[in-house]
Amino acid sequence: MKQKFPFEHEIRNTGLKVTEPRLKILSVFEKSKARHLSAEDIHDTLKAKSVVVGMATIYRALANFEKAGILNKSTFDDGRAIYEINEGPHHDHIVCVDCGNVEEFVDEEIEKRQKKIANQKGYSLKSHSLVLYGSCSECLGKVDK
Amino acid sequence: MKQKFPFEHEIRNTGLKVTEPRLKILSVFEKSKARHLSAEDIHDTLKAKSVVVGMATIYRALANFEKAGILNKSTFDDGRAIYEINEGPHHDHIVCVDCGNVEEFVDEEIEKRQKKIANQKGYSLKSHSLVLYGSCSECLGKVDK
DNA sequence: TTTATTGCAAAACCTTTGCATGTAT
DNA sequence: ATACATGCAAAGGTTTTGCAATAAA
Repeated sequence: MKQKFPFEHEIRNTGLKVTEPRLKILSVFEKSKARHLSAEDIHDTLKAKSVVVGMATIYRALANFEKAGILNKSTFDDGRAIYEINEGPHHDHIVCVDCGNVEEFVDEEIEKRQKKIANQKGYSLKSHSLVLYGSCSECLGKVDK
Repeated sequence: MKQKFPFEHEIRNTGLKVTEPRLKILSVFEKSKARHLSAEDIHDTLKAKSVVVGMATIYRALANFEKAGILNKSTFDDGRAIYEINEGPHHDHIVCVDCGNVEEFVDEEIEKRQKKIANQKGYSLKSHSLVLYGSCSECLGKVDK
């Protein structure tokens, strides 16, 4: 197969087979304006381009990519689950409860204290989830609230 | 109705009617060893005492109690949603990924930095969710891992 | 060829909702 | 009496799974 996609390496390196649906799914992350995408988002985006990939395949691919470290998954309190490409430093999210917009932030001090707390409690820390919920400046400016 | 339960006041104060199912549900929190309970946990605990309350009623009651500030809800990455009595200072959770145990912790520094981050980004912070995931000391001690 | 992947439909979950019945106020 | 709460069963939304067909290695 010709080396058309930069993601081909990454998929192959994980031991997964390089398939059309998998490449299409990753291409959505590459080309999409939004960095944080749900399974549904991916399905809809592809469908808009007349690329039909079954939801089951999308869920399976996302799970595989997460396990392989290509994607990161985050779950929000409203049940939304979003994926993003795993690149750059670790970060957490701040979500607008009005418009649903997602932004990222990094705070080393919070990271440090999390590790400290886990240690104090005798836990081997595997991961964490930190999400801030609030109204973004744009939504705060609107009268109809 | 006789003043058998301390929760009667609380329910009445919220404007909700004081009903048998609601009292039973809150009594589970009062009497249960575990502080963090799912809808299912409550259902099962009551059923074990031959108190049958429909799941729909439990879900509706928990939602009402949360809105009224009697309970707090937390959602974990694995989809579990747990409720706990809203008392004492705000706290976050650390969850054992092996046995599912839930513990609480408080860290003022993290709280402060969250507010700062939200402000910097122009958000009006409404709430946050912080969950640490790891293996607890008890599970770390087991060989079969 | 051999083994993994896909797509579909069915099932599994968890949670919510409509509606008739029952209950607190 | 009146408004609210309950229970059941049905429906929702999201994610998972079994299985035969298909494609990558």
